Amino acid sequence: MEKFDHKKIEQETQKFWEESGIYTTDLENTEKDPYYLLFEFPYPSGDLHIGHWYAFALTDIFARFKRMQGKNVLFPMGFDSFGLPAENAAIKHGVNPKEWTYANMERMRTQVKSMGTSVDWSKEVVSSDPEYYRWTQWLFSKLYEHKLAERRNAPVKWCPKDQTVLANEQVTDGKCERCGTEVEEKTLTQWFFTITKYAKRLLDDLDALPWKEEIKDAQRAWIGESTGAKISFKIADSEISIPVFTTRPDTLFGATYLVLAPEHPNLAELAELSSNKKEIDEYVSGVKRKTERERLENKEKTGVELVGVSATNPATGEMIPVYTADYVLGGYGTGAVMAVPAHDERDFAFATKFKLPIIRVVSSTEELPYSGAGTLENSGEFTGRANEEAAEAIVELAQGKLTTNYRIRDWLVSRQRYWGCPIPIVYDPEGAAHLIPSEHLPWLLPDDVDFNLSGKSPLATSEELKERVVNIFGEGWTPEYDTLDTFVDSSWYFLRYLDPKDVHDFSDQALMKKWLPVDRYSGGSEHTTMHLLYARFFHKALYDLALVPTPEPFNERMNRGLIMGPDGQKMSKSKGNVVNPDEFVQKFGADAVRMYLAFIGPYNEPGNYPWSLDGVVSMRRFLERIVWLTARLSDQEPDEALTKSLIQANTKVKADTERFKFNTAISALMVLARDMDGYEKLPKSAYKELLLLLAPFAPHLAEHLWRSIGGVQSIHLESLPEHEELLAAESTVIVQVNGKKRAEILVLQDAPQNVVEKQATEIQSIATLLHEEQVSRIIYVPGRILNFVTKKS
RNA sequence: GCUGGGAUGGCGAAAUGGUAGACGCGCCUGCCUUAGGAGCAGGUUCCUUCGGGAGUGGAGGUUCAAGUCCUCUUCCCAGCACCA
Repeated sequence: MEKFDHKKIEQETQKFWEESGIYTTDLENTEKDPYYLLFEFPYPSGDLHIGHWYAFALTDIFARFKRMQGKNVLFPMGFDSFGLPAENAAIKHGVNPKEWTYANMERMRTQVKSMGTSVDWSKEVVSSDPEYYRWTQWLFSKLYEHKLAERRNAPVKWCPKDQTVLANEQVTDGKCERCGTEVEEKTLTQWFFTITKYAKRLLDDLDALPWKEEIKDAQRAWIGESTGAKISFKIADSEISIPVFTTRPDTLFGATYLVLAPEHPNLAELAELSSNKKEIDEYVSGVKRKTERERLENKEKTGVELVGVSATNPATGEMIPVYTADYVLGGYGTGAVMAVPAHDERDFAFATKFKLPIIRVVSSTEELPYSGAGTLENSGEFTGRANEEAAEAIVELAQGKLTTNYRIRDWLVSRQRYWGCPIPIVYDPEGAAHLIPSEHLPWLLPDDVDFNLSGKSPLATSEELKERVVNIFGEGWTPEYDTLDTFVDSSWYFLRYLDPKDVHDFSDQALMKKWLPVDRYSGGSEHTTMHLLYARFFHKALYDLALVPTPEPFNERMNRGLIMGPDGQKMSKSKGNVVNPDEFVQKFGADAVRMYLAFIGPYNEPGNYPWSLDGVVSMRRFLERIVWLTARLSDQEPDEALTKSLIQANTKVKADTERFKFNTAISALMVLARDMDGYEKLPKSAYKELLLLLAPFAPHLAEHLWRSIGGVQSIHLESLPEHEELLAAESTVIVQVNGKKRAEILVLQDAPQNVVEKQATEIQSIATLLHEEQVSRIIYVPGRILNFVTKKS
């Protein structure tokens, strides 16, 4: 009997695959259907942990499956290789970020190959290569030319630990998504992509995407559409008018004061008109000192009146006081609200504390604040009308405008860090921004920088960069020192896979037409409101510029679960529970590790799975059993029972794999192997079918066994076995009495009901049960269930 | 608070409205010996007077038949959250 020497088998098969180049995809192939399978390209952190296996090796199962179904599969990978860890390693250990990153990638390539993945490495892209980021810069230029990238002063989130600004999406619970530090708010001049211009389309186009509702809902919530009106409040004795956004214009008659966010652009100007400017300034700077979390945690409303400043309620014509308070957010709507304390919880709390008038305008028996519907009162000519119905007319009276507002903020893309794509912008002596002409791209990241955090961009320490700008553009011109958010790099990498070496264009139009959108995209659920949203925006922008052929980048999306540490906690270096797969791969083989990961649960229903060694052992046992079967191969034809087993396994493995339910597909393989175990002389043709079905899951062993029993070409170039659906001659029918199982009988497939009934009533236990009862009804589901109902219903 | 998604053995889980717990782990009993984190056979939801009975978070309902559909409820997870 053959010994299962997994190390030898892995070595030999991996060498065979590499030499024969069977995983290189011919993108121009016209004979087979193209199938683009994508997984999120990893950050080269240096340690390939079990989570990477879960991400890459399991997607690889599907790539192999689709290939054996006759598809021309594109299954590429690359590296999202710009990013903070490289730079932090530089600061901490004094290594060069570039060297650190590229060494990690080299190590990871070897490790990824050791999983037995069928990645086409000829399509690899590396986002920190100048050949790649040249096109990131070029695409930035296109967005800039079309006013989708712009520089402006705005309140932004700042991470004091990473010493950089962050996009809204990269802040969770007031903390930096990357390092967990509480973020601060600053008002700075930064680069933004105007994703808000696409809010509506990003929202509407979700409907047609074949994604799970939970993913779509999370994006919908993030984009956050609300309909209402924009109404302006004139400030007395000035030219200033303050627009507010409200979802309840019907309550305008109850607006008893106006509130501006502390970040409001007109606040300083209005403070000049007030008699308490100093108090206002103190309040505003006090708010700025707080972290976002501190601002939220303080439930008690705070604020300051702009004494001597008042605004006109456009409905009543009455003068109302003006406040600034941090419960109004600078970044949402217009940064100012009309406060209707009778019908809004927050305004009510504020008005109660500051003893401001509360006027009920929507009648109800409920206590204030009341936010429901009702008949208007205290609302002039509108009194007596239903609030919802009168809303539009009130907007008209106030000379306002019906509008839709979105919660999503523009995507802040500048970062005050070194290891990223340089923004292709220079400033003239007057400080105006200019694009760097494309002949100067790639605009290289300088090498002579000081990485140490000072709150300023490290690029500002580069003499070479300054000289470069002066040499090209002239005296007085200065560089942009910020780099791009790495989510910009990852917003288009899947386009580059199609044409990774093109020096004339970012990708190839004909190939994009053929291959887009990506058929199935597998990744982590943490990217639902980050990468997945950014990439959709970016793609839509490029679509509008006629640079890509489809309005959406991805068709199906699968969010996978998480492999936890053996202690059930999320793996992290600080907890010391990170599992390194190498030890298990050494001991049990790559195939066993892959299969165990595939077996623990459905891949497309994100769950958290604690890592367990015992599971890998079980897969090893299963594979051993398959090896042992080779000792019993014969040239016989499969009998009826074995044919039935083959058909059942075939159907189930195909259907389950298609839906990413690898766990049940593997269980079907186990059942088939067990059935085969019962044969002293096992038909070789049947065993070959088992190997073909096993090949996507255990690629090394299946390849080895296939060739050892006479397979000529790689098993991975073979097709999955096909079977005519065989109609079984007999089937098992469950006999129930009043819905409870009492017996089972074997009947001919097309036996008429009366024959089945007769057969059932001849069973002693059934006869006894029915003896004392009156059968009122008999339900027969052919080939499945026979139910005697005795009680009257 | 709002919006989604869940709850099935000791554990991971499986079940087009039709045999609940497939498959696997762990555990139990026995065997084997090269004493191995890798072998073999059998058992393993609970209760039981061994006839059966109960059972998919809880309470109702629809149905010949409910883990699955409906109503209410409890708890867990995720996303959003001072968003006007």
